[in-house]
Amino acid sequence: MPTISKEDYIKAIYQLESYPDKSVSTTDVANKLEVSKAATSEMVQRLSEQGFLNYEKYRGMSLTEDGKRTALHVIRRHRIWELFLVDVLGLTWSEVHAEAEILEHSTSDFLIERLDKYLRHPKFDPHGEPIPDKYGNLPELPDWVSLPKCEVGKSYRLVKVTDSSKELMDYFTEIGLSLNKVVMIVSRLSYDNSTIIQVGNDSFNISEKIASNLFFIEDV
Amino acid sequence: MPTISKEDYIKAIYQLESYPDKSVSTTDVANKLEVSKAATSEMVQRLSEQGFLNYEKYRGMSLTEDGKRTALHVIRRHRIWELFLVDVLGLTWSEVHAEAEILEHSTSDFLIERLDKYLRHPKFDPHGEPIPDKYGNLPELPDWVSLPKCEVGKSYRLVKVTDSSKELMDYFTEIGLSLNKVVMIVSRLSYDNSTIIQVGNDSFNISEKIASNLFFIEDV
DNA sequence: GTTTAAATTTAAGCATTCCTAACTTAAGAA
DNA sequence: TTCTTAAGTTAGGAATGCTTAAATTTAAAC
Ligand SMILES: [Mn+2]
Ligand SMILES: [Mn+2]
Ligand SMILES: [Mn+2]
Ligand SMILES: [Mn+2]
Repeated sequence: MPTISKEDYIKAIYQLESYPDKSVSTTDVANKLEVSKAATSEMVQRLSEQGFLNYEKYRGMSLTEDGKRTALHVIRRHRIWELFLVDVLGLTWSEVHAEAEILEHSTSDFLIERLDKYLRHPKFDPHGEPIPDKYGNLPELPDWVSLPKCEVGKSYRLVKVTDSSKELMDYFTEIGLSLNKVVMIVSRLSYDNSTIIQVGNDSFNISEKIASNLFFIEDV
Repeated sequence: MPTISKEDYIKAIYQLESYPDKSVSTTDVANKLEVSKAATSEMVQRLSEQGFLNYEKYRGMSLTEDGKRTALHVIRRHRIWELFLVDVLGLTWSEVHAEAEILEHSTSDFLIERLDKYLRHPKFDPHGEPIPDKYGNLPELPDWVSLPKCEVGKSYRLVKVTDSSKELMDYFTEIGLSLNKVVMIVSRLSYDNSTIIQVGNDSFNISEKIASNLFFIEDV
């Protein structure tokens, strides 16, 4: 059984691997977890010895099957807890990530299956992220597009939000964004590639950096 | 903030202190937590330096006010989780202790107050143990008697069960014992101080050791 | 093709938590 | 009161997980 730290490293590497055409570097992991590169380098070597990673010194890393399985196991617990906290306890979507970040390491398989059953085997968490099933299979995913790539003039439905910043989540709530909300792409400023969207009767200019945390599908 | 280990030591010492006329020894703590006496001795010295315990070498220990507050804080989280798991998720009273033993260290004050509110500020956990409120105050306790001290011929109502052994909890369930169940004390064998109780239509001989885990109040 | 800078690893050190083995103290028995 | 032993502490060592500083390697610039 991996420790809490190891689970967090493995999960971080899994998430970094999801970016296409880029192998995962020590620096990437160190930045994501906010630890030193030295600590990361050591941990990566340990995880590699223990069979969670393929790793060649100075060359970057990739998860083994075992590593992927472990990552999906942690992610499953994280997302089930988030959904549970929102749907049952009534926490907001901006409050749950920090709690889940801890609970994901403190939940037995037995308990997580009970939570899963209670929630009727949900497929997505409160931010629209897919929940792996107990075998590690992800549900089929809609073909989402990040906001900076949405076309001006079209309407889109919000299906996923990156949840790592509470501040950002609160901002999204404030401007009326929630999952499945339909918005209109009013325009895009070539000056800074920001996007102006209309939510209900109000319009907002969303910077490219912020916009990259919002994922939509075209509204039919 | 104490670490998980420290919280477990402090909680163990609190619970050992509840036995009257006995000061808490290194051995007591080591046995309870199933670690070596050496590890306990070291930890006790650290906790003493940090103000959680009064401690004189070779002389035993007692919690400071700070230590008691910390212990009650952990116990609150433990018992609220146990009740939540039973009342909301439908786990049995024998399944929850092990889960709570971990969750008690992974729950923010924010979350525990939400759970508490959801449960309508409960006063007792599924084993009849009192839940400290957020200020550390325990509810008023009934004057319970352990089974070996119950008088033959009288009827008693079960109000508290020691929950540390799953095996024992399952046995209690099997013979029909649950909280608030009324039982009749049929007899006591002087040979081994075991007690014969009647639960519904069945009678059972309960050894003194097992009986000391059951607490009753006289049924009026 | 060198040179240089960035990325990465190694080294040295610290804190925590545990272990076994050796030693010390306290307390009861003789 | 001395002896014996149980209880408790210290010593030495290991694993984890983190830090900063010093090497080392790679890759990009010239
Ligand atoms: Mn999350
Ligand atoms: Mn985490
Ligand atoms: Mn318990
Ligand atoms: Mn615990």
